[in-house]
Amino acid sequence: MASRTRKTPETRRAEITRAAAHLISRHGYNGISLKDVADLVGMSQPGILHYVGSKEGLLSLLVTDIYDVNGTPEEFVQTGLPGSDPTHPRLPAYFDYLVEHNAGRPELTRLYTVLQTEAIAPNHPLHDYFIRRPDSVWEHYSAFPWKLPDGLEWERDMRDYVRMSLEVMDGIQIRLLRKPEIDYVQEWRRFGNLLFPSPTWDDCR
Amino acid sequence: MASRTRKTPETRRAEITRAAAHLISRHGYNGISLKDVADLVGMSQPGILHYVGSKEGLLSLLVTDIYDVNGTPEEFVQTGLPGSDPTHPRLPAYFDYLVEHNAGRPELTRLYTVLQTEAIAPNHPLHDYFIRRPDSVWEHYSAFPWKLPDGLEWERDMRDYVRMSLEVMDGIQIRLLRKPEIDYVQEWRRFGNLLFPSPTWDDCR
DNA sequence: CAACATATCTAATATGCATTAGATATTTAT
DNA sequence: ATAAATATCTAATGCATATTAGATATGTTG
Repeated sequence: MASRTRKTPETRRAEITRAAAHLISRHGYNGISLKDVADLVGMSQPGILHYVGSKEGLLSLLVTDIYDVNGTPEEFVQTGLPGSDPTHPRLPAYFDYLVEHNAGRPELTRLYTVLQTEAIAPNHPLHDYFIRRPDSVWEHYSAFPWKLPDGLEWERDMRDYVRMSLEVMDGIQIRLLRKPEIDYVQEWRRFGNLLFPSPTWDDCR
Repeated sequence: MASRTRKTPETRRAEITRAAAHLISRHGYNGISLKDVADLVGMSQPGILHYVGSKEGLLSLLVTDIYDVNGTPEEFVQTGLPGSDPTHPRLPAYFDYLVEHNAGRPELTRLYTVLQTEAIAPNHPLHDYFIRRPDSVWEHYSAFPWKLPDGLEWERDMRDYVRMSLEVMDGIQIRLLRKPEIDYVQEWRRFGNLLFPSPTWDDCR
């Protein structure tokens, strides 16, 4: 019989989210069972439920993780990186930051990509969350005083840029699912150069 | 008791693939049961199995469907469309054709996008199929005498263009999952113009 | 060291599901 | 109209799973 090891709720929760992220980012929410998570953590199925309440509760844990961790503009304007001046932050610089951020968290990025697709099912626990996402992201971004090239205005002109940039990231991330060894940052830069070309954007990148 | 209606195998198979495509393109393979398909078709679970043999057999049916239908370069060079001259086909014109083709089959396109993501799970029935896909697509394309701008060569220069184009399509298709009403063709054109810009590509689009 | 709180387990329950076996109805050909 | 072929069904099987109930062990605090 396995020796019963008891750990603090914090470490256990961390172990569980870690294991769940690993499994779900590969198999999707529908592709795993609580038993799979339990086995990977090294405890029993009800042991997991003690922490997450239900299978859906497991997802909630992950989402808050994703949400907290995802490189936000708030985070960016505090980095002091080029283009991160809080009074005139620059969108291309932020996107570079975002991509580097996600490239450094491949597991969470995988998870996000997998869940985003799985969640188009109307009965998926995260359906509403992901449906709202593009709009809420736009609103979120809109709160920042981005510096734009002369003649371009946020509300009028930047919806396309933002939407296309996020589409590109999604596309690259799909490719990343199959070939994790490809260089996300480098691939993104190719598109960044197309989307924000010289000389228009030279001062705003 | 339901009146037993008997139809020809052809129509039944068509009904089944149609129902399965509808359901799987929304819920994924792991998200549906044979019962769901059976209910939608209006027959019993074993009735479905009579035709598909097993749940995996259902997928095989769909894949051949996807495969046959997907707008290939072969198809394109027979259309007589601008840029489709079989001795000098043009890549941007083909991509436009491909996107229009897929835009006209939204259900199969959804299906493809959903399955592609779900199939990163190593134990997914379509795992190998989708892992091989990028390479086999490249080889497939390589068999055609594409007309390229001066100075560009297929093997040396076009891998990036092809890969990036397909990444963009994947990205747009993810967005399409959530907002089916957006215009795939129009969104693709924005990227096409960036990827194949004037004046370099003027004669080869 | 005693007692409490709780993390973890084993066992049980109920449900959903893919698949199989065998019966029945419907079509088609003679 | 009868018979063969087969499409379709009902019923049964067995497995995986989420969840619950109740027992037990472990850490912590006084």
